[in-house]
Amino acid sequence: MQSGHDCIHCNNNLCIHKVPIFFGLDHDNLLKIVPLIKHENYAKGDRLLTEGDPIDSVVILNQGSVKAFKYTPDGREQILYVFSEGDFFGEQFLLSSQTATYSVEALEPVKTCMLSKADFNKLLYSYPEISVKIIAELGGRIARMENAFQSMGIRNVDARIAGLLLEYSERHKHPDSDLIHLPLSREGMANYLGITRETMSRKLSQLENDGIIVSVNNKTIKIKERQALILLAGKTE
Amino acid sequence: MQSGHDCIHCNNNLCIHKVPIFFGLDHDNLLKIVPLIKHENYAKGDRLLTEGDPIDSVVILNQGSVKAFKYTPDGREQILYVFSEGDFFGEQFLLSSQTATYSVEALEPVKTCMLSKADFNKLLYSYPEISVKIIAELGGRIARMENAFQSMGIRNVDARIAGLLLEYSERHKHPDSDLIHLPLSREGMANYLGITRETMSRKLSQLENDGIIVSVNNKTIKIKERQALILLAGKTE
DNA sequence: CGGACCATTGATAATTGTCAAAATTCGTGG
DNA sequence: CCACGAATTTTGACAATTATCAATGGTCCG
Repeated sequence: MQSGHDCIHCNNNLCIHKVPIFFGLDHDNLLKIVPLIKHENYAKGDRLLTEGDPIDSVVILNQGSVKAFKYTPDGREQILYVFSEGDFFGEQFLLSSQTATYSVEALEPVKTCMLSKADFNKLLYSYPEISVKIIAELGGRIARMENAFQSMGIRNVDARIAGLLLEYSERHKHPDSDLIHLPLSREGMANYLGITRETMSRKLSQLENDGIIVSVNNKTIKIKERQALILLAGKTE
Repeated sequence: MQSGHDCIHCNNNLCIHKVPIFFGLDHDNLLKIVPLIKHENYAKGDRLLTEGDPIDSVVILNQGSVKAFKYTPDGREQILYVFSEGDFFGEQFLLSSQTATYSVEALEPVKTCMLSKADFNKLLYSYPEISVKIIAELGGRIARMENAFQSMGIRNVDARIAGLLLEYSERHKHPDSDLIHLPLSREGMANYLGITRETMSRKLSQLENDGIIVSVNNKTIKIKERQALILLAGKTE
C-alpha cells in the first residue's frame, strides 16, 4: 500500500487537485502545500465573506456552491458570480485592495479550503509558474465578466433569460437527461439579471406555455426546445 | 548634458513611464525594454483591434483614447471600457485565450506603444515583480468591471446616468472649473449603459431642465448641482 | 402537519423603446 | 473666417415592456 499518504492527501485535501492554479506542480511540491491549508464548513445561508471585510486568505470551494454579490444603492442584491466546486475567490484582493469588494453566501452546505495570504504570497515567489496560472485565470474571469456585462446590456429581457438558461444548461447539466439544475432561486436569477422576481416568474411561465421548457421543481427545469432558446437568446426585438 | 539618452528615452517612449506595470524597474532595466517597443498612430475611427482577431502584442496608450466594445446579438455595440493615456490592453489575451474578446476603436487621434507577446513573456520571466504588478492590475480591473456590472443591474436609469456622470467628473475633470469632458458621444454613453440614445438624450435634457447640469457642447457638460447627482445615483425608485 | 419561505398571477402605473421628423453641432474646404 | 453638408442630437407621439402593489397558491423541511 505505497499509496497510503496519497489517500490521506486525496481524502482531506481534494481542493488542491481541483484548482487550476496548482496544476503542473509536481507531487512533492503539492505535499508541501497540503499542511498550509485550513478547512471550514458552512451551512446554507451562512456568510463566508462580507463586502468591506479585510481578507486574509484565498478560499477554494471543495464542495457546494456560493453566490457572490454586492448591494445596490437601493439595498437590492446584485449577484456577480455563482461559484461551485473547484472555483476559488479572494485572490484578487490579496494583491490589490485589501478589503472584499463583494459578499459571499452559501447556497447549500459548503466545504472550503483556505490558504492564508502570507502562505499564498510565499507560494507565488517559490513557484513562479503559479503566477502565470493566476494571470491566466484572472484573464479568463475578466472575459467571463465582460460577457456577463454585455448580456446585461441586451435590452431584450427574454434574450437575457434564454442566455442564462443556456449557460446553466452547460454548466449544471444533469448526467443523462436534459434537466438543468438551477443554482439560484427565481429571485436569485432575477437579482443576477437585474429584473424583478415577478418578471422572472412571468417569463418562465411564458416559456413553459410556449412548450420551450418544463418546470420540474423550484430548482430544476427541463429544456424541451433548445433550438428555440438559442433563437431567443439572439433575438433583436 | 549627461541626460542625452534620457531625453530621447522620454520623448519617444513615454509610454514606459506611464504604465504601472513598469514602475519599480530601475533605469537600466527600463533602457533594456525601450528597444523592444514598436509605435503606431491611428486616426479617429480607426480600428486597433477586432473581436476574434489573433493577438500578438500588448498595446499601451501613449496619447488619445479608445473604446473597447462587443457586438450584442442584435448588432448593437456594447461598450465595455474607455481606455485613455497610460491604460493598456491585450495582456489578458496573451496568457489565456488567443483571440481578442472585444474590438477597440480610436475615439480621437491615438498613439500607441506595443510590446510583442514573445518579448512580454520574456519580461515576465526576467522580472518576476512585473507578474505581481500585473496580477494587481488585473485584480483592479476585475473590481472595476464588477462595479460596472453592478451599476448595470440598477433598474433605475436616472441613477445609472447620474453615476456615469459622476464617474466621468472624477476621471475627466477639467483643470480649473467643474466642466466635464465626456469621452463618449450620447450614443456611446447609451451603448455603455444599455439604453437607447433617445433615452440618454431625454434624460440629459431633463437634468438640464432641473438645473443640475448645463450642456456646453456635445462633449462637455458642467455640473451645477453635484449633490443632486449624488442623490440621484443612490436613488431607489 | 404546520409554518415559513418561495413562487405565481392579476391589475395598474410608470418607464423606456420605436419610428419619424426637426434642430443642432461639427468638420472641412473654399 | 464663413458656409455647407454630413453626422449627431433632440423632440414628439405612440406602443411595448417592465415595475409595483396586492393577493393567492405552492413547496420544502422540520
